[in-house]
Amino acid sequence: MFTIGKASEQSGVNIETIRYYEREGIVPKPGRSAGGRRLYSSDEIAKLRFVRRCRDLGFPISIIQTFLSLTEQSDRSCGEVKAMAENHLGEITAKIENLVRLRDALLSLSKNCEDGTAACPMLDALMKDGFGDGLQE
Amino acid sequence: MFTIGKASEQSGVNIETIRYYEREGIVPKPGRSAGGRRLYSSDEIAKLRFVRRCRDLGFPISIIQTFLSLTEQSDRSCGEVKAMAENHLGEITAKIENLVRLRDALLSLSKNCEDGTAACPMLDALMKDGFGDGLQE
DNA sequence: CTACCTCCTGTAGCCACTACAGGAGCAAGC
DNA sequence: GCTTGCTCCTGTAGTGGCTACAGGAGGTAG
Repeated sequence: MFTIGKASEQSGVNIETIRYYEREGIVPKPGRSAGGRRLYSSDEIAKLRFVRRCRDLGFPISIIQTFLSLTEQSDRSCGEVKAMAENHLGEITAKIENLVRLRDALLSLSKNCEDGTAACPMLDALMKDGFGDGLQE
Repeated sequence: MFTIGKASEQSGVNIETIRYYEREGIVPKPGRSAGGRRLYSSDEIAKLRFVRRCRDLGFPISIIQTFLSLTEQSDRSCGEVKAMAENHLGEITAKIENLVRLRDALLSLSKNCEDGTAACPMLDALMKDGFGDGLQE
């Protein structure tokens, strides 16, 4: 059994975040030592690592909770997982496309902006009518 | 002069968000009508639109505030603006790269995941040791 | 004069943490 | 046994950038 510091090291989840996950019921409450300290088994640490990996993949906590409950079942409802993963993939792709458009807009704005110019063409363009509407979302 | 609803329409900033910007001191407090309603000039609406455009470009509010104060000055410190824009560009590019790596990781995970399979290989991979560490940030 | 719309203030919620404050457990060295 | 210093505990508040009420008042069209 490991204290929260070791569990944090092994799972890659911040100590404060582990306690947060426990408070929110995202992971089950671990046992305690005589002195009141949390004690984690290897299985519980594996669960924390699982949560971190899903989080690193950009899944929201609500989805991760569903994943966790699916891993508890013997039949792991692969179809459901695949559907959620593909939905998430779509969101990531959309985000990338948005960011690329955003980067291009910003590039074309700042291109005309030379050091030392008194009136900044970028700020001017943002102040004037007719530029850059319809970029968001 | 326009009420907050018209200002919202013309600037593309949500009414609640306009009041929020005012509370936070991001835009100056507008005048009021006899009945206590906010009244916006075209200039104030232009400022709101400027904030929205910067926000659409993904700039954080703190940077937008700097931009706003720079637009107040006659010499618009173009070098400063360019530096902040380029810094922001770097952040956007990093975000895109991260998302692309994330998308690829998710793709390779879900590829093996066929509908109807009992034990989901994606969940398995996330549970096991040795996968997907070092993806985040 | 009534119905309805827009506006007002103030507060709380969202997500996923992060950062304290103020105290207690615990191991190693003297 | 005592000190030092690390890790841990609880509880609360803050982050960013809004968004969503609740409960009431101003203003307008018919």
